[in-house]
Amino acid sequence: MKPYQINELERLTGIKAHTIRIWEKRYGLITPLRTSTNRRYYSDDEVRKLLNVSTLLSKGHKISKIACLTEIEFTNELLAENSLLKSNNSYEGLINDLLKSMLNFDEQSLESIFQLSVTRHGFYNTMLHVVYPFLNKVGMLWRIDEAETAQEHFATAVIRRKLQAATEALPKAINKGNKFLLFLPEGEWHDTGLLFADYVIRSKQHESVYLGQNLNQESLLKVLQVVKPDYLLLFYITARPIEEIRKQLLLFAGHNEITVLVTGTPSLISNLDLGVSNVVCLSSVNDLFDYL
Amino acid sequence: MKPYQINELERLTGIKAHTIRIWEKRYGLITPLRTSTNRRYYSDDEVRKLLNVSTLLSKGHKISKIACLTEIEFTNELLAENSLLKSNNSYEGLINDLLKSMLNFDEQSLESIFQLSVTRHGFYNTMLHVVYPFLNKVGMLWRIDEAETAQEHFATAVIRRKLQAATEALPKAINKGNKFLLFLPEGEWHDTGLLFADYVIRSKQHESVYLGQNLNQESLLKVLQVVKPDYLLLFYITARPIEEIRKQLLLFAGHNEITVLVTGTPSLISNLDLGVSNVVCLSSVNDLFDYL
DNA sequence: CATTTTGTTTAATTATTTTCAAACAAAGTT
DNA sequence: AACTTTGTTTGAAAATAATTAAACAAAATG
Repeated sequence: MKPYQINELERLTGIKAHTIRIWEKRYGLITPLRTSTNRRYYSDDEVRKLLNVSTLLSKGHKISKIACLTEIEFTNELLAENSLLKSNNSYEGLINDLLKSMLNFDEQSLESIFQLSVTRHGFYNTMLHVVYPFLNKVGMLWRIDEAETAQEHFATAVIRRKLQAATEALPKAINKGNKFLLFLPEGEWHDTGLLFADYVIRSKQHESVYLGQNLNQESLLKVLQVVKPDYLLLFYITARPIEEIRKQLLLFAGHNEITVLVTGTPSLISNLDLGVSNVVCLSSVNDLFDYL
Repeated sequence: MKPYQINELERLTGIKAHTIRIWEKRYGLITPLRTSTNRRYYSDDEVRKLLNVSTLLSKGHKISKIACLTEIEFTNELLAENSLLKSNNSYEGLINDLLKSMLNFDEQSLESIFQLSVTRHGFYNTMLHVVYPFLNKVGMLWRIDEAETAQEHFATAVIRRKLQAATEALPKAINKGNKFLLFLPEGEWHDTGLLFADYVIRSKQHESVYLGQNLNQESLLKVLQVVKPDYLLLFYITARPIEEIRKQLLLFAGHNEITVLVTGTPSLISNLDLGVSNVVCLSSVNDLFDYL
């Protein structure tokens, strides 16, 4: 893996460069290697670690306490906060089975578990209560270095195929519902959730224009002049300044007759306080389902 | 659109920074705006322009001649080289219909044209002779500033859905063929072609492990220890030093019993001369089809 | 074979980023 | 109220990246 400079680390984690430095000095939290000319460089491991520190911070832990934890205690706190333990009844087994199949790149097994879940709980519940928690867990495993990027790619590819096939199989809308425009802003690459939203919207007989990942602002604004949707739906997952999000949402909301539905990482979207009536923060896809 | 510095422009186009400067000085080919402190910054328009210059160069045009062309002549040369005019018989009409639908974000129309083509020419021929040229044409329209990123996103999303639904509908392989590992290396984001390759491979009853876009080298190497495929299939589309590609391919090919199938931009993969027997360059998906 | 075209190399100047230490300020704790 | 924790600000030195001009060298052209 290519090494990151401190500024890239800031971009990836959303933690300011001088804060990263002072943590290093005061607590020795993350002690990066140096180039021959004394510049810090960080590996994937350190990105992971810092992301995890950031998570614990956002959950109310103090940096001084975090710094005192051993590696094992640290991981435990993290798992506790993300409540992977939250053994939500009958789904937990399926999720763990999916994990095992993923780690072995076993597509047949992955598919049959998925199929089993669909017959048992239906497609919607499978996505919401099995696949979603599964993907979260995969992300968490990556964060504690127990899973590879490739394994996540493999699993999401299968899931996406299922999702798109299911969407394709839906009866075509008879042009009665509202028109939704779905996209992820620049820098956002994980569109599996958005594909599920697309499925949900279409299943409720609404019209959907799906634009996918990493769409820049200017391009979107031009689209709005052509498409005239009733709703925008977008996610903010990746770390970035809240102010940037606020500005962008207000810009989108400025178009008459549009309602902006936004969801994503709670710390990014929960305390926006836009003071505008046509921006609605949803906390999950289930909220979207209810909203429709 | 955010402005690019000269180094980012180098990364995006594969043309060295000092070459970009000297072209500016000698021919005034691209005259970027400057910051208040005299640094060059480039917009999307200039990225496009430089990509196009690069294309003409690779087709044997001289930089001095290119510099003399008017904007219109320039576009004409470009279109001629990319032989969009190559009106390959009965497909041309369908392609243009798709374009029209895309520009209007008209999914219903896009779908019915696709369906028409499938019934007329079959799924495989539709992908190969309609969708592929269509996507090329879209890329070209973006290059000459006649299409938006969003329109391409919209069209590819529909096509990907069709592709994945078709793949999903294939009868499951009975574990008899070879095992393929499909992925795009770091920095490669356009996996529609790879999805089609996935479809082709599965349709020929081979086994496929699909890992998708932007997979880093280390991660892939770890996968190889678990998955043990007979074949690797990967694309290089985005500009990068040939030497980097060569090194990476040799690394992949170094694993015993593996055949590496590689395709992508002709200028990147045609003159690799690896001197290894287990790396095969394919010039198109049709080559893959024949190969299987 | 001389000339032109073209990209690379060199060297000096300026701008930006990283580094470190120390002071500062807001908030929570004792 | 004094102290602790925590992140930000300030300022100066070092490293990196961008700027220009001029010289260089390989390949194509005449």
